[in-house]
Amino acid sequence: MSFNEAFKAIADPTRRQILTLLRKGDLTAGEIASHFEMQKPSVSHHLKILKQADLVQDRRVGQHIYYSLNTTVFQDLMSWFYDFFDKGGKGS
Amino acid sequence: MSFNEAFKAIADPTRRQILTLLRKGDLTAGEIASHFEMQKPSVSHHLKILKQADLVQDRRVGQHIYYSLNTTVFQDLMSWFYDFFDKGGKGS
DNA sequence: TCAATATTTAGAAAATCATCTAAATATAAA
DNA sequence: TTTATATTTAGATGATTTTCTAAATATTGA
Repeated sequence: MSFNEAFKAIADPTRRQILTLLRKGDLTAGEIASHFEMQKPSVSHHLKILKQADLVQDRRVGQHIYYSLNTTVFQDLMSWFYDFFDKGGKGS
Repeated sequence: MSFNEAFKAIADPTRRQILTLLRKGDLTAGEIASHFEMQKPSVSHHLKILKQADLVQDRRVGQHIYYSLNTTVFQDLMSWFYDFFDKGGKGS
């Protein structure tokens, strides 16, 4: 169930860019929003979708909310791709 | 441009299932459609999106049109994921 | 407590998407 | 050439998605 959510989450270019930004280190919602033309509530919406897909985690530090990557789901998605090069298939 | 198209293409569960079916070997549009509840034109639509994303190829053999995987784009998508584990790498 | 800052939630509008039925196209077989 | 089969295209409809503005919530510091 979260597998499909994750695939949908990474289908959006803005959300992929957010994930890419977070590779360099954790960022607050405001710092993330500052990289985009769109309004903050729109970015907040994208962050919510990434969070629901378990691709990011958030933690509050005072007024700020920091976002960080959660790479465990990336592993799951990657193994789906792997199977296309493993000719023997899942069951062999 | 095709990179984003490919990510959008795999975001749909029906299309991922089509790709999974094609791992075992090439199939005609009709054979693919027979695996789903939805009508043939709907499956044809999904095949078109997979084709536009370069994830599959098609060739006509008489009345039938055979679909097959094109794994080169899978490689591109996979390397996007790889970069999340390679801290020094490049993003999108 | 009050004002400022950071962020999210609510609700709406426009765009995109998945699916359907009906019709069109392409090939094969009679 | 006519009929049957395989598949796609066209157009419509309902659902989902992206984005916006306005309002709400949470926290800090005066």
